[in-house]
Amino acid sequence: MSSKKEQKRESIIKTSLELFSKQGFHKTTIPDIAKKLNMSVGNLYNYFKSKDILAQEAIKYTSDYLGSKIKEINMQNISTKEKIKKIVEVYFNTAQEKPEMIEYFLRVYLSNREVFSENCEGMICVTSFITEIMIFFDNGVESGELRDQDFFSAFGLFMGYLGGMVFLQGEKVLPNELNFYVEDISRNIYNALKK
Amino acid sequence: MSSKKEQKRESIIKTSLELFSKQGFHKTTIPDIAKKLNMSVGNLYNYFKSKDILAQEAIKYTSDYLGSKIKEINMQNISTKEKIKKIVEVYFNTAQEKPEMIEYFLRVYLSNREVFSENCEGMICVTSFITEIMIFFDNGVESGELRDQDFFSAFGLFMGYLGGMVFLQGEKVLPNELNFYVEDISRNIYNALKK
Amino acid sequence: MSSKKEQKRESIIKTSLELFSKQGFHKTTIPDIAKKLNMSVGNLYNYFKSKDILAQEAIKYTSDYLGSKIKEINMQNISTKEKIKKIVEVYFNTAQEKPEMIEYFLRVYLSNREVFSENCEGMICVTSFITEIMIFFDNGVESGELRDQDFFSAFGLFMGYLGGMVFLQGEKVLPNELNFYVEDISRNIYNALKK
Amino acid sequence: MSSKKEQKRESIIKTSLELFSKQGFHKTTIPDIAKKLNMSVGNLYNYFKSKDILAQEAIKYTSDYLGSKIKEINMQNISTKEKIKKIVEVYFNTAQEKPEMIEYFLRVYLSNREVFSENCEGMICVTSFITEIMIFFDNGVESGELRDQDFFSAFGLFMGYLGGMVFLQGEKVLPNELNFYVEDISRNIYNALKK
DNA sequence: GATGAATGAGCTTTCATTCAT
DNA sequence: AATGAATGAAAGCTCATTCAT
Repeated sequence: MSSKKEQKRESIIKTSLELFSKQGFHKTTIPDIAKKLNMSVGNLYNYFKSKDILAQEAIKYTSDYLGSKIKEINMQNISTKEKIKKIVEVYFNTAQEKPEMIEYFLRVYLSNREVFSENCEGMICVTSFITEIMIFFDNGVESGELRDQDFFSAFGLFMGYLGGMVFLQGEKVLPNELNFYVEDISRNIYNALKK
Repeated sequence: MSSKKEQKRESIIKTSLELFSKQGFHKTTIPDIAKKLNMSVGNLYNYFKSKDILAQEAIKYTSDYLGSKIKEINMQNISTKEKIKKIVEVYFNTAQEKPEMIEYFLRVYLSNREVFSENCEGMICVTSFITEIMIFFDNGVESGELRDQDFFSAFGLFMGYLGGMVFLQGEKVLPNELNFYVEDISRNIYNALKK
Repeated sequence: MSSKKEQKRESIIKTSLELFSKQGFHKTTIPDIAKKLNMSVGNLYNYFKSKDILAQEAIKYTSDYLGSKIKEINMQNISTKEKIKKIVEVYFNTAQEKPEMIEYFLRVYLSNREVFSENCEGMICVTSFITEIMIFFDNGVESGELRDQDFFSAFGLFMGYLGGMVFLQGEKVLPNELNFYVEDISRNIYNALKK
Repeated sequence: MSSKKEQKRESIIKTSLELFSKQGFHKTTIPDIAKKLNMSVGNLYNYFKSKDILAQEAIKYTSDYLGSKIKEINMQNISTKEKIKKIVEVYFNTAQEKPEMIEYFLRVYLSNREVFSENCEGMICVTSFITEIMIFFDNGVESGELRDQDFFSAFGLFMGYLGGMVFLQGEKVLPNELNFYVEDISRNIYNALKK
């Protein structure tokens, strides 16, 4: 039911996401994006009125995607330990299959503060993702599986850890594929957070 | 013993580090750096022949600084558990007192791949830091305190976690000062890595 | 009697007049005008085939409006001295109540020569206004109240003076409202032109 | 004694003045100006950091020039009536010999408010000129030759009138050269302002 | 008549780097 | 070693106008 305009909007976001991730925000030009879309520069500006806003929409898109994946896991009737493993898997699978998404988080969103300072203050453009992690954690505490500690201590561990691994892989210093580490990492996280 | 030239070189690196961290690599211009140093642009180019090379020297400088701090800890005769806490403290103290260093790692080095692809492939510009973490980990395993797992699983945890916390602080979403979390975080890391 | 098309044409002219005056010719875009009219850009081009032509129609409209006001005064059976005062009043009232008209004269017509060079050479787009001033002046000479001097010497005085005052007001340097000066100005003009 | 840089600055102002007057502010591009000066665009920006600022410097330059001309007249030991005639002559001569100056006043400064709103609020960029007119007027009142009326009523008359005449000439509607009108105009002004 | 997505040329501005002095 | 004026390519963004529907 999405209009043609809506579809085009999304295709612009996807392409930007890809190019920003691959080449960096500042090295990617609007003409680059327009060219890849077979579209004129001027017309692109009919959809997004600045490069910054385009980047902001892209992070929302990424957050929504990852958030929905974790939501699925949150809704399953399995132990917290198992959920941890599934979240790690989802994260690493995304890193492998849609690398632009995780890369966007790590290399564009986290590192170009100026770009996101206008409309994404305090992580609001990433709420959909954080909320699900929060739910996961609250559920674990409620069911008695996780220690009731400060949320940010737990969040930093979880996301810093996974982000760090993907970064190491990007630098090609990991001797094995990401999936190789799922077991170890899940256990480490569980040990860190368990009661 | 360091010649005048050597001293000037270092002051250029320090200033670049500061400006790149604060304003981002692409938003910092060579004239910016020269101006802050009361130095002409042309002369700056006598010391470093491109902006990229300057950025590369800055990451080495940062790595050396953090590496030496951890080396001090590694040489102390204390338990691995205590070492973890000290490393967390050093990291957070640096983030508070010399924010430009940690920020440089997180926001410049990690996200401007193009800039570091030439002379810093793999993570060679950051070896001095990684080596010390490696030593810390090996010692812990040797002394029987840590589980003998893949180094990168451990490294990703440690550094991703700490980086993530500093990032959260930078976004001003942390309700407390970084030091508030030292206890929790050290415990989480220890629990994750212990035998 | 005016067809629907005729009415729309006029509403387009009025809106353009307003926007060009307020924002300047070059800062006003065709989409701006269309938007204010709840009308599509494409359709606007069905009525006027270029932005320049729109500006030309707007100056004719303004000239006709002011011309008709002065015609009313010319037709009254009063002394030239009184007529001068009435003209000053009309001019200043228009500047206060329909500022877009006087502003259009001063800031759009007088200063974007390129725009009006095609179809408004000389001052033909402004004839209806000039003609009335000419009539006023001729009548005054005929009745013996005014000195018989070169028309342009008189016209420049009259219109330059009034335009200058409105400009000063626009710059907010006038300590009083325009109406405050009517007495002084009318006297000055009369003294300058009288026999 | 002016440095080479100072000389270049002035030559940029002069060329901009000329082009802005001839083609209008918006139709004149920075590359146009640079080209005429045999200079690169980038280098021009080393002298003036925006197009607007360039325009502001140009109006100051113009004001200073005309102000100094009127100052010379103010200092002469002649009647106010004679001064009026000399001011009219200076104005018309400038319009003929350095048309870019008067045109700049009329077509650029008076009509592009946005451009001058930042650093030239309330006519401050034009002070040197206004001040001299003020002195002329005060002297005339003091010596008993002029009626003591509101300064702006007098200023608007004087400058509006002269500007209006130059505008008419620019439109090529004047049947005679500007100088032809000096006698008439001076008399009109004197009659308007005299005691 | 009416729509508005699309075009593309052109604008202002920036900046790494060079080079004559 | 030191200066900083100069270059020029390229960036982000705008907008009058067209045209398929």
